[in-house]
Amino acid sequence: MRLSRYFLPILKETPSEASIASHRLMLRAGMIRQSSAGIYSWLPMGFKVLRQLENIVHEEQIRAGHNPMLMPTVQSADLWRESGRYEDYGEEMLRITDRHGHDMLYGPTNEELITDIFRNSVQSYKQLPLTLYHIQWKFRDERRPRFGVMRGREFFMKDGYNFDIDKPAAMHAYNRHMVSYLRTYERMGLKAIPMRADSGPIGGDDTHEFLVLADTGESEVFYDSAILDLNLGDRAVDYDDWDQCAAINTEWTTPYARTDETHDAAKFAEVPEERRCSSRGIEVGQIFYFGTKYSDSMNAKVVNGDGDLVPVHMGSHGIGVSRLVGAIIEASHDDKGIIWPEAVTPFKVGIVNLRQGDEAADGACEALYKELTALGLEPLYDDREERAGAKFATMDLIGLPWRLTIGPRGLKNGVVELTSRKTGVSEELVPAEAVARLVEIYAGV
RNA sequence: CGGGGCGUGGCGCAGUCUGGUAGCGCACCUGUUUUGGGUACAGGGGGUCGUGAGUUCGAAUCUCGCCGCCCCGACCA
Repeated sequence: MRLSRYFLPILKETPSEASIASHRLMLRAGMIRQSSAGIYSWLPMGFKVLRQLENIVHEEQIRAGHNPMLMPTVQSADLWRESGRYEDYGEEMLRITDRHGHDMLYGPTNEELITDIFRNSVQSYKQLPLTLYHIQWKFRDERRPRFGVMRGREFFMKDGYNFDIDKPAAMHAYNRHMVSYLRTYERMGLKAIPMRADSGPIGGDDTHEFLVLADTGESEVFYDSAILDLNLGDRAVDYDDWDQCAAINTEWTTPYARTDETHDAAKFAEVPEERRCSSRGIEVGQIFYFGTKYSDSMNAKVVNGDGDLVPVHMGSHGIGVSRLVGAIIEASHDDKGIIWPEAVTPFKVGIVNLRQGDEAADGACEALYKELTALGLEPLYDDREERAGAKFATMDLIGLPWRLTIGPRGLKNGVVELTSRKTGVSEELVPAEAVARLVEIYAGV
């Protein structure tokens, strides 16, 4: 993409409404614009990141054997009356009346809808296990939206639901989600720690939240630093292997890690003192097992092997995709701007032409732009008639992990400069070497 | 929802107390200049001052209502 043709309305000054880093930087980098309180438009670069996160979530869900689908944003109140949550959910639910006077709502979650779909189409244990999910916009009418996309009213979220014949099978679904979520966050370049949590309004027994450590997190968290060393890496996972999934679940849930809601000071004291950590965390996902709560109230039953009609065991699982954009920035930025992890960056490399209009510089930039594009390395070429300083400041702000700097001075010696946004370290390379380095860097992403 | 604050060109703000018909910086346009970390100079375009009513010869400014947004708290993915 050529910056001269890209809609990237960057702001030199900080808009007064933004108080935390991710919100400030998303506005300044031209990723989002506020539409009303807690509701945002996603401009091209923000949208690109959002889509990439969505893709990673899809890939990992499908890898775990789950079924993608899409449910509507607007739901009928009738289903919610059936589960009893129409009254329970309270003011956070945006209620709408259609022209016929029917009570509708903008969905904050989809347990009722999915259970209705399930019960109408599944009658036998032979159709289980089943996990359905979708990635869709949700709405919760927060009393006080804040922190940009981290706590908006409208948000983009993956939510999934598993249906199993009994508790052991449902617990395997739980473990499977634990593993697939760990993988998902790892791929995004994030360290997300599963922590024992409260079940909140969704209800249920077993639940873990996934938290990204960041100073601006909304929750206080306590953990054994040993958990930071755990890594899924590229180990082979068989999602149908109950024992393996259970073992990984145990591996990650054994070290102490809890939010302030479930914190147990006595248990925490058993952790060796030098490994006892507390900080702030941003919740980016949660998994639940809630048994037959919805299948009982909504009559979602199947026939088991003995011919008995039994309620299915369910769980639900969520990843806050739009919130993740903010969380990643909170976890990865400096005073100049964003620092994107390679896996989620909107463009893989920025090309800075230091002397627009100079024949040698223009030619070298064009050639590299075309070559990188052909290799799928998605460059963003700053071809504006701007001074070097302005181009550097823009690149630093939008946070592309690598920058190719090209100007007459270097070209005289046949070199261009490749700079890491994260470390600031530059190396001078001939263009072909620079391309080879980028290919190598992105090969593993 | 309790407490506090703010709405003035795209953005950041001054002007409001003490009414006289709108200003600064950035951004934008034109020209010259400059060119490896947000160049400099000159010229230029753009605002019914959130909204409605009232007071007044005259309202960004005073009064009342309404709307919107932000911050702290309680709450929440």
